[in-house]
Amino acid sequence: MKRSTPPTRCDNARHRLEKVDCAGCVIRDRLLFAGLDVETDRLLLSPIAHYLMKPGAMIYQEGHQAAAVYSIRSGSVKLSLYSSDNGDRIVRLLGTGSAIGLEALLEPHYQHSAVAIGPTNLCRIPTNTLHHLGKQQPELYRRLMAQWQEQSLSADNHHVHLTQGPVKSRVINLLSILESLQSEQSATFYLLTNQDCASLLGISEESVSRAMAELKRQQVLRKASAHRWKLYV
Amino acid sequence: MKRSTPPTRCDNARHRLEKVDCAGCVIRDRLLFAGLDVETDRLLLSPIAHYLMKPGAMIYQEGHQAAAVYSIRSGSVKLSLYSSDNGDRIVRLLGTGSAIGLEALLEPHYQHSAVAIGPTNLCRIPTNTLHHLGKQQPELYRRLMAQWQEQSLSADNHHVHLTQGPVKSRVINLLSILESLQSEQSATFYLLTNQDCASLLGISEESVSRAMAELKRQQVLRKASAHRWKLYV
DNA sequence: CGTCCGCTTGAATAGTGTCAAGGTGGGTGG
DNA sequence: CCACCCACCTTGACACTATTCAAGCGGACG
Repeated sequence: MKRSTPPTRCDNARHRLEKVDCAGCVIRDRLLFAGLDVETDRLLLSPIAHYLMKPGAMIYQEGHQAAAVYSIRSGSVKLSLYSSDNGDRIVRLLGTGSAIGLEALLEPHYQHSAVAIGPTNLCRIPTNTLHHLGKQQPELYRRLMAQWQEQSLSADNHHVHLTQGPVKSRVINLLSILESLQSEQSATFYLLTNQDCASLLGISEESVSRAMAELKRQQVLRKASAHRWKLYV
Repeated sequence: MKRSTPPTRCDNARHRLEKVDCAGCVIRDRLLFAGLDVETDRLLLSPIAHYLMKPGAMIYQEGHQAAAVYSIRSGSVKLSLYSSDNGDRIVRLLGTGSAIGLEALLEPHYQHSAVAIGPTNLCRIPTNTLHHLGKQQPELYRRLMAQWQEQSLSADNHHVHLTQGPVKSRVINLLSILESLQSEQSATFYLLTNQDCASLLGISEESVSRAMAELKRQQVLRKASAHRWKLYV
């Protein structure tokens, strides 16, 4: 079954900010350029754009031309893979500090679709810029490899905690992952749709709903504000 | 539950071959050094050892000092992650052409345990060698990144096909993955233990046994030789 | 104000997990 | 060389969990 509603188009939900100041970025030490000599590379960095994505906004789409890597300044993102039998299936969740779309450095097309979960703040870095920077500062390659490494490991950990055991514990594990990815505003977080949870956990949508319902009844999961939830261990 | 039998110790089951000739390697174009100027680097490459691992032999262990990357010349390898609640859980399967233990380039300890599934033929490449080579031939970095990229994607695909749907189809998907990883000798392959399959698929060992039994009854899975099996779609 | 999408809930059913009891084969030590 | 042992696999019966199908609800948005 295909997803009935396509995710919001990029253009509708992305908002470009005019002021970009990588050197002064608050979380620079967690991002791709951490520790690199950015000051001397203002010209190179100028093509970097800074976007605010609304929840549900698509960042890039599987199979489309890949000309940029994105670095998440805040918020969280889901990566999904299309398979003919199942439609889109979420394969990874990423948060602040992660770089997404790294395949743009190696291949012509994106291999996942990336969609913002909550409001998400990110930088778009054209691959050209990265290639140039890389020639001047090979340390960048190490950082890129570290990104892949870190993401593989977190994917493995998700696999371990989300794909085994009874539904209820999988759902709790998923919620704590969401909490940790978005841990900026007092541990509140945006939820995925039940459909998305089901796809991640490999279970049915109704089972997710039932598990969530029980967690709410037990007050383990409570609404913190309009779209934000909080977990009480 | 902890695995009761520790995997065979390295020393018992690994056999070092004396003759190493990377330049003449039959599958050089699928391995890490493909296309690199290896001829002029004989000195650098000399520390590369070549091993034959018996089925079940441990290649490296999670948490141990990481001083080398391994490149799989033939055979297949399982990577597992330890978690306190479950003991070892398999998170990835890799075959000919893949490089394992890449984390050695970035971190002091291995993050997985790696165990040979069938007889496995591999090269051990000290990280020093890679770092030196990398300085001279930055193309190597691209290859390394491509390895990570490729492995992430295959991990994602495994996740999609092994963690959803009824047990029987998951088992079949797992078998075809094993088949494709070891596709050298007329599409026959070594099986994982039921325990390992169960851990990969997130189901119980008995369910694996039952599914396998049915596949054998239906002649979808047949024994080809002592330890080798073959799949008849 | 109405429609649509996603969420919730129920009841019946099929699928899995669990527990328990044997079977099998390879490896070890007497 | 044989017998034992241990790990691994198999099978059955049963309880229980999760899926499925179906109906109704609620909020978001035009």
